[in-house]
Amino acid sequence: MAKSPKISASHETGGLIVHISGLLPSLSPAEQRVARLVVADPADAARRTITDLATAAETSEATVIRFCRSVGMDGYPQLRIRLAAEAARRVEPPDARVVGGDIPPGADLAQIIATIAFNDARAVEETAEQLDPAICEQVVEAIGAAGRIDVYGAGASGFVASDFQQKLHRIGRIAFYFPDVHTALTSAALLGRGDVAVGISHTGTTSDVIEVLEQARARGATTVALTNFPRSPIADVADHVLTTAARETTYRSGATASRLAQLTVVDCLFVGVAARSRARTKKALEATAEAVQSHRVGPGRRRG
Amino acid sequence: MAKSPKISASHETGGLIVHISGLLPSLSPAEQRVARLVVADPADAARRTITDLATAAETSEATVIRFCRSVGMDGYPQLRIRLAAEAARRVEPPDARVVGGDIPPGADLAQIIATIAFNDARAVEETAEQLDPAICEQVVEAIGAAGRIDVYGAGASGFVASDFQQKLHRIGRIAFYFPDVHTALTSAALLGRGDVAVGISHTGTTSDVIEVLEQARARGATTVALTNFPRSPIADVADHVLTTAARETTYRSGATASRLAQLTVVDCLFVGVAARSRARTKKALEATAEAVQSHRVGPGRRRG
DNA sequence: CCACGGATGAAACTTACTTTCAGAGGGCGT
DNA sequence: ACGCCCTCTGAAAGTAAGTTTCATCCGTGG
Repeated sequence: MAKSPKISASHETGGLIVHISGLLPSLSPAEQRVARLVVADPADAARRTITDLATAAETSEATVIRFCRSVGMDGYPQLRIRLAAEAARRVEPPDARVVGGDIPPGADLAQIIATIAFNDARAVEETAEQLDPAICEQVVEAIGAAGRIDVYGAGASGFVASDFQQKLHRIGRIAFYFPDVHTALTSAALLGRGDVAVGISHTGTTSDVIEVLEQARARGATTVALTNFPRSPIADVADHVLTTAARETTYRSGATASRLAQLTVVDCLFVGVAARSRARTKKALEATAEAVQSHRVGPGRRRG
Repeated sequence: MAKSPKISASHETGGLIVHISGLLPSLSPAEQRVARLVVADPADAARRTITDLATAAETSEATVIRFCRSVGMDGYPQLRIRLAAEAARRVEPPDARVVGGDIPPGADLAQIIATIAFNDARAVEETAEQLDPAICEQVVEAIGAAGRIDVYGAGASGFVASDFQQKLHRIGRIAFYFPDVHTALTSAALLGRGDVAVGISHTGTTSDVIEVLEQARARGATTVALTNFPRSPIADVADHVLTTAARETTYRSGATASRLAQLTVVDCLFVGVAARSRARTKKALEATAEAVQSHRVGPGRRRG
C-alpha cells in the first residue's frame, strides 16, 4: 500500500513504458486503468486527447493528470510527446531485405524500393569506411597541383567520369573527359609529368580504360584508378588505387550501387580539392551558379 | 489543363522532416521561419508550445497553424507528436557531422569522407522512405506500356536523365535522351498519347526542362517529373511527381547528394519496369553484357 | 458511531490551440 | 501609372484542451 507519488523519473529517456509498468501496482485503481491503456498501445495513447483517454479509461481528466504526475511527467502534453517518441523508437526495422541479393520475382514496388535503397545506402557507407584517407590525400594533392586532369571511363563508369570532369571544371580546374577511346588515347599521349589521369572501371577489367591509363603513365602522368576490385588489371597501371565497396545485385547490371559508390568517392575527391583553395573555389562556384540563373523560373507556390 | 498531380504527402509515415524541407521553398516567408526552426531541431520544437514556437519564429500562432496545415498536419498537437516520434527515431551521428551542413574549413580528408558518405547515404534512405509506391507503380505502368520514352534533364540532372535512358534502352525499351534543348523540343513535339516523357530537375525550376515537358504534355504524352521540391513549377506540367529527399550541402553545389537520390529513384523505376517482363528483360541484359565482353581483359575479379 | 484520509469526478479555471477578420503589401492587367 | 485582386500576416475573438480546486464518497481505525 505504501504509496509514494512522484517517483523521480529523471533519466528514462528510454524506458518510459517499462517505467510505467513497474509503477503500475503502486498506482490507484483508476490510474491503473489509465496506465494499462498507455502500456498496451503507447502510440494510440499519444494520439488521444486527455478527455478521450479519460473516457476510454472510464475515469476523469483529473485522474489522467494525476497519473501523469505519478509517473514523473509535468502534465499530459509531455506524456503524449514522450509516448510518441517511445512508440517510434520501438518500430522494428522493415522486413527481410536481402542484402546484396536479387529482387524476388513477385516483388511489389514497395519491396523493390526498400531493397534498392538499402543496398545503395550500404554501398555508400561501406565504401566510405574502407576508403583510405591517406591515399585520397595523395590523389587530392596531385589533382590540386596538376596542370591538367584527364578522366576516363566507359559505359556506366563513363557517366561518373564525365561527372567528375564537370565538377572539376566547375571549380576552375582544367579537366577533360572523352567518350571516345581514340580521342582519349590521343589526349593521354599529350599528358606529362605533373598531370593526372583518372581511370574509372567498376570491374577493373575494361581494356579501353586500362590502355589509356597505361599510355598516360608512360608519358609521366600520375595515374589514379577507381574500381571495385583492388587486384584487378587496372591496379597494375595506377599509381594510386581507390576502391569502392559495392556488392552488386545481379539483376540490375546497370550497376547502380557501384555507380553511387563511385560518385561518393568522386565527391570526396572533389570536396578535398575544393577545400584546398577555398576562396578561389567559392568564387568559381558562385560564378557558374549565376550563369545558369536565367534558366530558372520562380519558385511557384501552387496550392489553390 | 489543371490536371493537378498528386504530391506524395500521403506516404510520409517516415520522413516528416525531409518532407518539410522539400516543401520549404514553396512556403511563405513567415512559415519558412517556422519550418527552419522545426527542421533544425525537431525534438526541441516538439517540446515547445505553439505560442512559444511562434515567438521563436518571430511570428504569430496563426502562422504556425498555417504551417502545420501546409505540411499536411491537422493541427499543432499532431505536428508535435510527429516531431517527437521523428526525433526519437533518428540516431544522432556520433561525432559532429553537420547534417546537410557545410564542411568545416579545417577539415581533413577523413572528416570530409565521413560527412559526405553520411549525407549521401542519408539522402538515399530518406528518398526511399518518402517515395510513394503507388505513384511509382503508375509511372512504371506507363513506361512499361509506352511506345516511346523521352528523358529530359539539364546540367547535373542531365547525367541522371542520360543514365535512365541508357538503362531503359538496355532492356529493350525505346528511350531517348537529348543533351540539346532544341532537339529535345523537337522530339517532344513528336510524342503522342501512350508515350512517356520524364523530366528531371533537382530544383524543379529549370525552364528548359519544364518547357519540354509542357510540350510533351500538350501532345498527349504522359509526363513524369523527378524533383526535390514537390511544389515547384515542374510539378504543374507533370501528371506524376516523384520526389527525392536531399538536403544539399551548400559547398558542393555539384549537388551530389541529390544526384544519388535521383539515381536511386531511377533505379527503382528501372527495376520496376524490368520486373514487369522478366524473361524478355533478362535476355536483353545478357545480350548487352555479352556485347561488351570483348572489351574486358584477364581474370580481374578476385575474391571469388 | 464518528473522525480521518485517500481516491475520485464535477466543475471552475487557465492555458493552449484554432478561427476569423481586416489591413498591408505585392503583382498583374488595363 | 493606376487600381484591382490575391496572398500573406497578426490581432483578437472564439473554442477546445489541460489543470486545479473542491466536495463527495468510501473504507479504516479510533
